[in-house]
Amino acid sequence: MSELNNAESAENVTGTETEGTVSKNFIEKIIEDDLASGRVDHVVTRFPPEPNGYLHIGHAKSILLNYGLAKEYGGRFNFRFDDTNPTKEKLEFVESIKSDVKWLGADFRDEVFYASDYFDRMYDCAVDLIKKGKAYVSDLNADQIREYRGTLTEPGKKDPYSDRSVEENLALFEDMKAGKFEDGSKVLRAKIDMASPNINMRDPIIYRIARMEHHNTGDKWCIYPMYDFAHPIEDAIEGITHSICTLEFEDHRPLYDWVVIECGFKNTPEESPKQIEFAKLYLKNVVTGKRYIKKLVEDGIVDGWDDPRLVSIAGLKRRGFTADAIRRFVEISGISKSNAVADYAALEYCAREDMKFKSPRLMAVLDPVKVVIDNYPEDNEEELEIENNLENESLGKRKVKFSREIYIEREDFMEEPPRKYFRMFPGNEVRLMNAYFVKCVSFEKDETGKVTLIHCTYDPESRGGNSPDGRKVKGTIHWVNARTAGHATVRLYENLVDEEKGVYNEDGSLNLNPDSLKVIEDALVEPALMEAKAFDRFQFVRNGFFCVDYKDSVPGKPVFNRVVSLKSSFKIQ
RNA sequence: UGGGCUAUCGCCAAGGGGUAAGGCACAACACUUUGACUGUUGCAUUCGUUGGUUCGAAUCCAACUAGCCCAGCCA
Repeated sequence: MSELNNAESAENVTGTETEGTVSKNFIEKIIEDDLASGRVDHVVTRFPPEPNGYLHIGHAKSILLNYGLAKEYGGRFNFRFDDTNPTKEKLEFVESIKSDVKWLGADFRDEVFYASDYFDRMYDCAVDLIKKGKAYVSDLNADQIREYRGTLTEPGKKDPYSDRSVEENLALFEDMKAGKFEDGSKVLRAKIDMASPNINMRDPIIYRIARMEHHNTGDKWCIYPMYDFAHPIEDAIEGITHSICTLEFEDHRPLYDWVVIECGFKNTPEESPKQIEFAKLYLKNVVTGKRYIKKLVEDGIVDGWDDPRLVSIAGLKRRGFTADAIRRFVEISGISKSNAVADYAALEYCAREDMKFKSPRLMAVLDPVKVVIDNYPEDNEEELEIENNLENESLGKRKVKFSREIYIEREDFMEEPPRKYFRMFPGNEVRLMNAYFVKCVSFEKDETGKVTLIHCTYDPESRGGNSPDGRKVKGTIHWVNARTAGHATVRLYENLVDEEKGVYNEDGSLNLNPDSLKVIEDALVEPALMEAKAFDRFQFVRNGFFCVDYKDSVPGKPVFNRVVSLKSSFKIQ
């Protein structure tokens, strides 16, 4: 089967990269203006995740945006862990994030930056701030800090410790670093403006005490910088020109600029790394909340963080989505500042587009019912040569055995067909794909009324699927040879949550769809499929695109995950 | 109620004074050895609302309305 999938590397089979003319997004315009005005002469972007969880489709947007921009403008893309809070971070996450970013195709030259590598520089910056009288050590506790901060509508109050002398602050901060104070007993605050209408500017905390083993720096530090202080420094150190983040950081931009300038990296905001905010990518009726997914995993409702129903990068990958499909999806979703909720259908569209030419099209019967071709010689067996993908010759051909007994899809037969049903029913002639015309002559049912066997006759003249007398047949159905078919597990997915009623119940719990996973233990597949390897992708004709599960497949019993079904305009009248 | 941001088709999203791009979804027809793909066609007299400026406004001005974000020693 590896041969079948080889052609996956035959890129651009159609020779037309149909990217279309996509208009520039607002960030591209900012960058081009900056380049044109000479504010910058090169571009450096970054993706700075905190290693506190797994990446999901929303992160893919940020990764691909930042990487794409760097690539588009011949610049540089830095992959950096924003690991300034060891209480939430784990090595496990840095590993999974690394592999996800790599898989998505954002090339970071195997060079990983860590905010924690800059802790010494950050400490020095804080000391400088103290020396300039722009930072002070406060003994207020968390509750008091909140109280003094004021509210959205009332200004904050002056911190009683804000007038300590530079010398005292210097000594105190050094003692904080030396571990002389308990966690939470003191903080370092930037002295800005307790009355600012922007709460972020009301003497923000820039260092806190937290005795925690850090995955990178171990127990070297017991004080850690806060995001608002650390991030601009990280960007400035790396020479980031455009610091792209999400909308909720808009209010932090003045503080970002303040830190860059007060710490002496630049003289004006114009010269500083420019923080630009864009809207996150949300998918309709999809669960991304960490605590919800954690509970689903704990409750055994999903099979870990890479369950194929999840939109974690690992889940999408396991389901069978390609990085190209995800890239395309992010691309067509666009970049803007308005909160957007994309349709899952758009992701599905991208998956189909990506696989339709690249994947071999084979036959698999998910819900089999046996068919006997009465007039086909009992012991005869013949070999049909079938094109693997009619729209991509480079995928080659395969040989498929045909004999007297076959299986077809149960839903492709009806005893009493409704109008416009042109599959198999008594007296109707249909085409067995790539094989013969067959006509149903009779069928058998068990006591429950379930069809157990269908009798057909075939037209020996119609080998390959065409009749020499030019007679047409309206229906073409897929089949599998009873003698040679392999047994496989097939998993069909639906949305994890109920699409009609929305994601959450009134009590805040998830409104789960009980049918989100359907496991077919005994699907019958063409023998070629039995040799499929992990992550091989196929179109099962008329059933959709499937990908070999890398975890649960075993030799002799592959597991196929349905990535996406085929579109269908067929409705029973 | 202070500050910040956003509002163009069911969903994304261009357009920034000259008379509404594109994609997804949807619908119809054609083609079809996948009810798929492909092709053709149809899908906003209207741009959150109301006024104003102008020969002309989605674009400029004013007022309003709605939604999102901010009061972690999280990021």
